Amino acid sequence: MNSTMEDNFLLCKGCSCTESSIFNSLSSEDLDYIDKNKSINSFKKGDVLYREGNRISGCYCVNSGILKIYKTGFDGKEQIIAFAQKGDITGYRSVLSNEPACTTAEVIEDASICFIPSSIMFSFVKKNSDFALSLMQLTCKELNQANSYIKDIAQKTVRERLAEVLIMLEDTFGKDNEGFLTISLTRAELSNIVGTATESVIRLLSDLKNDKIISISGKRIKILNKNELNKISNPY
Amino acid sequence: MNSTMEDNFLLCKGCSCTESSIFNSLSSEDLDYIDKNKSINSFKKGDVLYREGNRISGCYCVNSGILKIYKTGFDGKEQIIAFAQKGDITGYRSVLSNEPACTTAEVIEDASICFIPSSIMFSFVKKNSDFALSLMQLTCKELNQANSYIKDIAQKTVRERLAEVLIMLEDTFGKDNEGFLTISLTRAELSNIVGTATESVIRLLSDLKNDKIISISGKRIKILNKNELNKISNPY
DNA sequence: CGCCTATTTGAAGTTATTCAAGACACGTGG
DNA sequence: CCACGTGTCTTGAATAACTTCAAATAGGCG
Repeated sequence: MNSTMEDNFLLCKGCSCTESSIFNSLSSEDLDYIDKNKSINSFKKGDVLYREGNRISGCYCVNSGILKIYKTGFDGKEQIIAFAQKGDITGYRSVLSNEPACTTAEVIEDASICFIPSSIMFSFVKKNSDFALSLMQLTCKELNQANSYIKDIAQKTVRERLAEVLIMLEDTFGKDNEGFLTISLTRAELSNIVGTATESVIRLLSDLKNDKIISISGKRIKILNKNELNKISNPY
Repeated sequence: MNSTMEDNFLLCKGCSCTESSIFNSLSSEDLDYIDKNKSINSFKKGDVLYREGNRISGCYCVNSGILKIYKTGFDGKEQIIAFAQKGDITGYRSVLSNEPACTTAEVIEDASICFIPSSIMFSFVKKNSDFALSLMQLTCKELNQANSYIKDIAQKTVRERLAEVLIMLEDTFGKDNEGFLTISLTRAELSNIVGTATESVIRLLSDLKNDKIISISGKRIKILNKNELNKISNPY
């Protein structure tokens, strides 16, 4: 799959690069309409699309790059709730509910992102019930994931959750040709997903390395024994 | 507000007992249509409406009584995700996504509950965009709550979460004329909300009692100093 | 090279869990 | 009415898991 300029244009036109994209339920004319009303912007690592508590006037569709979506606790510690990559949409919750953003969206890998104004989202929800249903199903899916994660964070040990997160990162973002996780996260970010202290993540990664379950090269991580990692994550 | 038979009928007709009910966006005819197609059933404490992993053919609207909604972890430990009381609707996620239930719904206070078949939900989503939007907003709200709870469970101590849960229980279910929490939960259930061991909840409740922040009479709990409880829950 | 930040390690301390045992409450049957 | 059983609640003690603080090391970048 060779990405050309044209591909990128088509991709962004409806952000319909994945089968699960909610924009798949829109007609070609609808997509054209979005295309005329959206804007495309480039963002650099560290840029913030929207911050928790701020009002936003539309939602964002990721064309390329990666975002981290997080909530901020007291003393500023962030809890990463989700990531958004190519084809994912974010900010729609605040748009639909007309409420301030409940999370912060920050770029962790340089990104190209479409902005779709609220009015368009609302008009499509109103006139296209399939689109509305897709959007609902997307929300439901995220809700299920959130609930599962509540259970895991409440019941699993840090070690178990770390194993789970590593698997999720490989499944979601893939690995490069050397087998290392594609996504590049700091230890602090990793700890902000798992919900623990940075030092704990470091120690546990080190343990996993000693057990030959992963290998570490600088900040890059390679999963050597996914099966074992799965067992750690799900110790039935 | 004196509840009469007629009130109860009207209540259940559209389950529109709360301002936030999604059924408020339906017309009188639509409500009539639901009324003809729904069924009303009584349930006893301990009854299970649906179990995690099972397919369900409609959603449930609580007329009276209380449900606990939970996920089950390995070794069978349950994590309570939410409660449903008068006016709340549950099971709609599985209906909309046409997937097996991702939680179990169990009665913890004798309940009267309407069952609304999937087909009706879908037909209203299709033909009434306001209804669809209401449903989406409800899902979004639950998603926000779930994300907040992930943050809390990851970052707060058990003591802080217990304080938070006690406040939530009073705010959600109210207190009786003596000031005790209306909802009756076992210590085990309390621990399954907070996400900790039963013994930990017992010890921390005992601490709160010694600090005169709550009082305990058997399994009944009274919040004496809500302000202080809030401070514990939010130690900025 | 030098600075800054991220990572790693150690040691001490805290928090929470686990296991075991006993107390209490409630309902049932004698 | 009491004895009994069952389940919930409580307490104690030992242990395990995790955090915190401090300090050292390694990497990246101007």
